[in-house]
Amino acid sequence: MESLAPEITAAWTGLMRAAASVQGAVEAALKAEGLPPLGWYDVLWEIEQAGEVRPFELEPRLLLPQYALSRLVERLVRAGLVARGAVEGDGRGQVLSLTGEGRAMRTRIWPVYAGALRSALGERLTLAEAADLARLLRKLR
Amino acid sequence: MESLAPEITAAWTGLMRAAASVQGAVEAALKAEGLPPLGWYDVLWEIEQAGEVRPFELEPRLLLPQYALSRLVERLVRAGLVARGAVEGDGRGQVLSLTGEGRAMRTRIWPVYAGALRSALGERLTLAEAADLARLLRKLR
DNA sequence: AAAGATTGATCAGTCAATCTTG
DNA sequence: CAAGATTGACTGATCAATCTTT
Repeated sequence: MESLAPEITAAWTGLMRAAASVQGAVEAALKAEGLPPLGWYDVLWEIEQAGEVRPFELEPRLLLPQYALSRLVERLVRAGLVARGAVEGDGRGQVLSLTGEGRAMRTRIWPVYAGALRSALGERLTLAEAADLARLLRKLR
Repeated sequence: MESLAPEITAAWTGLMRAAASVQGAVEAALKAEGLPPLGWYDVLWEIEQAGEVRPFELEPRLLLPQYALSRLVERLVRAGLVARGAVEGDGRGQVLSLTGEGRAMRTRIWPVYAGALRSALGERLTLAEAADLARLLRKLR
């Protein structure tokens, strides 16, 4: 049985548990306020930043495969938060933009999201520790 | 718009991306060898450690709700890796144990699992960094 | 054929309701 | 009623196949 340094296994289990715990806390906070899940926020945010975006540009930023983004956008459109438009000069594609409701929802979600991150991270780490953690995590991508 | 220290948001995005990246690498390695997903390994390992276990004892260790464990165990039983037995003195419960196939599968999975962790973590962090990372992550549970 | 995107089928996760025994 | 566990119904994720346009 090939073995692994205990520091490595501790980092591995720590990573899995911390990610589940923090993400769970954020999702729970959103749900408690009757807000949509985290994934929705990410998409709304990216579209708002860009103004108008093509779905394939979002894929690498959100780390989602094409079909997952397609279905996620479908839900956002059905919920009236995102609008799909035609693209001039390329009949295959489409362009995404936020509706007024979409902007309003993004704005409603943010304080809840930020509050949850503050409890889950901000209150448990000093800023120096958070920066250190971010530095170490960046090595794992 | 309440704001969040950039160190905190960097730690948050780092945590989500690192977890997805490392877990994705491990799952991909298992799939490439035709092996079952990570969740199966965790259950097999816990049962092997214990010899015999009651499902409700596994829940807190695996951080799974009752129904999720129930369905996961169902798949493992159907795959012939786990056996369910009756519990004497308590007709409600059951006791789980590994079959020979279950032990063999756990043994087959481990080197692939360990190898993936070595590439994803061991080759990217010194032991001191891994220990430091684990220490910081433990504060987030 | 390749790029952008969607869809059908299937499988896994989730919630509430249920069942059985204590 | 509480504890241990399962189930039905629904939602979400996944893979391969498909469709349309370039």
